[in-house]
Amino acid sequence: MSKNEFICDCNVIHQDIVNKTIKNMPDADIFNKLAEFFKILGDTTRSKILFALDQNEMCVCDIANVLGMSKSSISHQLGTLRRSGIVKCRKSGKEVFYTLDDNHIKEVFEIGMEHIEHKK
Amino acid sequence: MSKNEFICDCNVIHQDIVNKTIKNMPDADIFNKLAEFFKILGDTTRSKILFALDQNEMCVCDIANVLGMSKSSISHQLGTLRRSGIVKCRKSGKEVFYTLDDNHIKEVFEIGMEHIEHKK
DNA sequence: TTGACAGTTGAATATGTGTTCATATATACT
DNA sequence: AGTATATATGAACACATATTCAACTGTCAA
Repeated sequence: MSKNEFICDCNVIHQDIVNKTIKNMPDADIFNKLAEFFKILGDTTRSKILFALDQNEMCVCDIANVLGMSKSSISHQLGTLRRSGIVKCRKSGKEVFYTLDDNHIKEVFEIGMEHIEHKK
Repeated sequence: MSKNEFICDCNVIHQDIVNKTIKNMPDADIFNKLAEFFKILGDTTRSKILFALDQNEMCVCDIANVLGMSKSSISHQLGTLRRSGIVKCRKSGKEVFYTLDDNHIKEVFEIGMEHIEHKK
């Protein structure tokens, strides 16, 4: 009676590969954080914001104008990006200027672009 | 009367930067595809599947056992990954073996890991 | 051909999430 | 002080989506 019967609703086909793969899998915590990171990038509005911020430091109003969206929705998304440690901000008078706070963003975007090109 | 009044509910603060950034923004289509790609990676189950497939070609049952999940949920996710051109499959008898169909996956994962490490 | 098993798929449900709206806060200006 | 503006934020709504369940297809073996 295999231990796997309690875990999943099917028989193990290739027990050796399964065991080896299980052993190599990182902790669940790693996958949660990894998925969380990509989920942040997986939204059209946020990816536009990041692309824009990669070019210039900008305030909320600027970004809203570039994307043609409301200040409120942009501010919500910037909050999400800030809490994820992907952007940071500095206050200057009434305005709040946002910049990228992760030097991997451009890299990730480039690979994403390559994927798109490849699948075209 | 700026054109932007019709697009967004706020005044333009830095018109020059806004215009320059708008000019440099890729088409909406690009952002849709880019976000779609990252959205696929932005799920714990799918990222686990991809990590596992990066090590071995595996059938649905194998993957279900590695992740400790039902065949059905894995099959649904594999369908999503297949339709996105991220995995491909080959049939052999009753079994269907899946492999990665995008050589950028490992790269993207590594950058994601760096992000996690950096923010720790 | 009948039964067992690998895999797929559609419907249903539960949960997550993006935008809007209304409101609050903070700063600058008169 | 009072007003206007920039931004933030909570609640609500609409929509997307991950998993489960049940039913189905296709393949192998007896």
